[in-house]
Amino acid sequence: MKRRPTIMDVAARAGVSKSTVSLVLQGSKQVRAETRDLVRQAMAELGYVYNRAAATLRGSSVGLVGLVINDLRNPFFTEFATTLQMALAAEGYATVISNSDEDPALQAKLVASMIEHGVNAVVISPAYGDGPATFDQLARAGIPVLQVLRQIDDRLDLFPFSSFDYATGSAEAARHLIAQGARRIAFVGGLEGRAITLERMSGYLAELDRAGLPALQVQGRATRAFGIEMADHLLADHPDCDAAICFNDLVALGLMAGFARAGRQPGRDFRLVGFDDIEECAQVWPQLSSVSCDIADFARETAETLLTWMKEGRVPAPERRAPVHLVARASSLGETE
Amino acid sequence: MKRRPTIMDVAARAGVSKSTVSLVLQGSKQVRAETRDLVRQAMAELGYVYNRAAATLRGSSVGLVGLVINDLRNPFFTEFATTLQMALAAEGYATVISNSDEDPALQAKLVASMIEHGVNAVVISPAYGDGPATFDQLARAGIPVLQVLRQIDDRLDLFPFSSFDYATGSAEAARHLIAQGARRIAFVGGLEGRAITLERMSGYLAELDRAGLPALQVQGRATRAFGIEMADHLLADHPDCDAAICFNDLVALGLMAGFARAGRQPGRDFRLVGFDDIEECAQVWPQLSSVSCDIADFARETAETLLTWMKEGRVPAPERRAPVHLVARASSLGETE
DNA sequence: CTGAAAGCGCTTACAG
DNA sequence: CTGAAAGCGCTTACAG
Repeated sequence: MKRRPTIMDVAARAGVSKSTVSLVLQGSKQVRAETRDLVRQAMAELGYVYNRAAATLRGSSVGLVGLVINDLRNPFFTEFATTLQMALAAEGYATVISNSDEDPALQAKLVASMIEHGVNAVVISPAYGDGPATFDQLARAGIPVLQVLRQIDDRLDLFPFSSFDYATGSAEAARHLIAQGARRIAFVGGLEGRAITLERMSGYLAELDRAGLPALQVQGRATRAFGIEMADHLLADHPDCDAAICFNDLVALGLMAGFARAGRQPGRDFRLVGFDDIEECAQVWPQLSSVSCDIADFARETAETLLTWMKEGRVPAPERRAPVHLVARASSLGETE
Repeated sequence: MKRRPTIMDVAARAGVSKSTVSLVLQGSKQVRAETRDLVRQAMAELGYVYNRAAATLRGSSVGLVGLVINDLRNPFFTEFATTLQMALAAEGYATVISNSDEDPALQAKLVASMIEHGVNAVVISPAYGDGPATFDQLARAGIPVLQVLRQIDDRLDLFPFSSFDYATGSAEAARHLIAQGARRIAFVGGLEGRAITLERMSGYLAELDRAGLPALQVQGRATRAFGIEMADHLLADHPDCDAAICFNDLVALGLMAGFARAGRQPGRDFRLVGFDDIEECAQVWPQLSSVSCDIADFARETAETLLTWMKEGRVPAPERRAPVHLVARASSLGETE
């Protein structure tokens, strides 16, 4: 664990001044190719490691983007995080991924730590219930911050928001189920009163209203476990229920498991649509219909928006909605095979 | 985006010297409580943000741990990453999570970036096929490095390895299936020739040999998609196959989906055991038996081992194997409710 | 194209 | 308990 070599050591070895070494590090073209190679070789020989802390201190950018996710275990968010990280890596930015686990206090700490580390920007899918602790810190830091997938803070000029056009998606799902002959369609999952639940439900409510059908809302956590529970609930208390749109795919997959246990099969006895279209939808049987939110694409667009903001100072529009579309599969079509 | 206040500004405002401010920052108890509060208040008023780059440069630890995961989309690894991050956060360390996506070149870049950022330690579940590019960098950096779940580099003195006792797990699974009456047991998934595949298979091979039963190996990627494919393959080419141990739960879940499509149900027509015991095993129907590798626990132990190494300089044993145990559920027990 | 010098914001002995 | 001073390893004008 001896002292790491510095640019001074490299300079001495290569027989140049430390400025020259620094210029080589910056990839400056004012340095002659031979000199550059000489310096590079000296670095290799010494096992030189660039000290970013020193560079940062002197004023250069850290090349770091912070990503804060409310639930990294959910495959939808995992896909977002990994795709975003790869897109930013392609442009030379390192991404620090972190999981707030729906805990606003932990989230505030994570953000504080990121700011101390000098991240150049933050992308956050926030936990609920924080109050302003997290966002006030971000505002003070004066760096680009993108609010994605959940809008918690109203200052959209400071924290532009982007998400999917969920309302249109659930309307499409509802029309599809009605067209398939469903008459008693439930909406299952999503915590009460939250903006995202309201959005994902709004298209459903509007379409049922238009068709003169009664709505049936069963709200709760967005997990497989909740879906499993609700299968029993629907079977026992709403035997006439013949279809469901779920808040997300995890709930729908749970519902499927619960139904299977009771001997009912989506597609044959029941029509089911999820939300997000995670990879697993096409990998279960029967395959699960879902409102596709192309999260990888969304992550790439988020990366692009952020890079433009960071590098050219162009602030994004306060709100953006990515299109969604229904992917109808066996679970809602009634053809099992 | 004006200049951030520094400890000099805080010192001026609080009417003390900058050393005093620094001592407050360190939580030193040589500063009088009143002085400390004065300084704290000045910080709050100015919106002071600690500049870690400066502190790091001067020699203090960054308080950063790098985590490199070969496939962050796999829920087994996601669980590991999030649990480790939370365990380290509890001790004041920030964790940067990154996904190498099984790409050794990307992995080498991620590690380089982490080292430049001055991480205090690295935990890595490595991608295959790197050669020494990644580990040589880590060796030069001279920081604690833990190799987990996959052993790629042989220098266990430099990169202590910890994983699960897979061999015992698959032996237990095989004995269980034999006891349940299975006579033609396949091992499905896991890429050929890889250490982890061999380990997970070894107990199975030994037990089948002991019982005088023939082995049936079907190797391939550790994904749901592969499991789905292999369901058709087993049904068509090995109709006598009455049970399977899968390389991991994803393969087993894929196999279940493939069997369901063909009208066969694990537990009734077929006995199935997965590996890892991810949360989903208890949330599908029929519930999936699995060799439980308590990954959250493993993550917490990893955090502890690493903290001891970082803080007390105690190098861990070159190899550690966490115990595993079979969780028998409906998919191998033959009781479908 | 290259060298000498200042300074980024902290921490750390060292005096007082 | 507090203050003055040096220095961490870079980058950035500025001369040459």
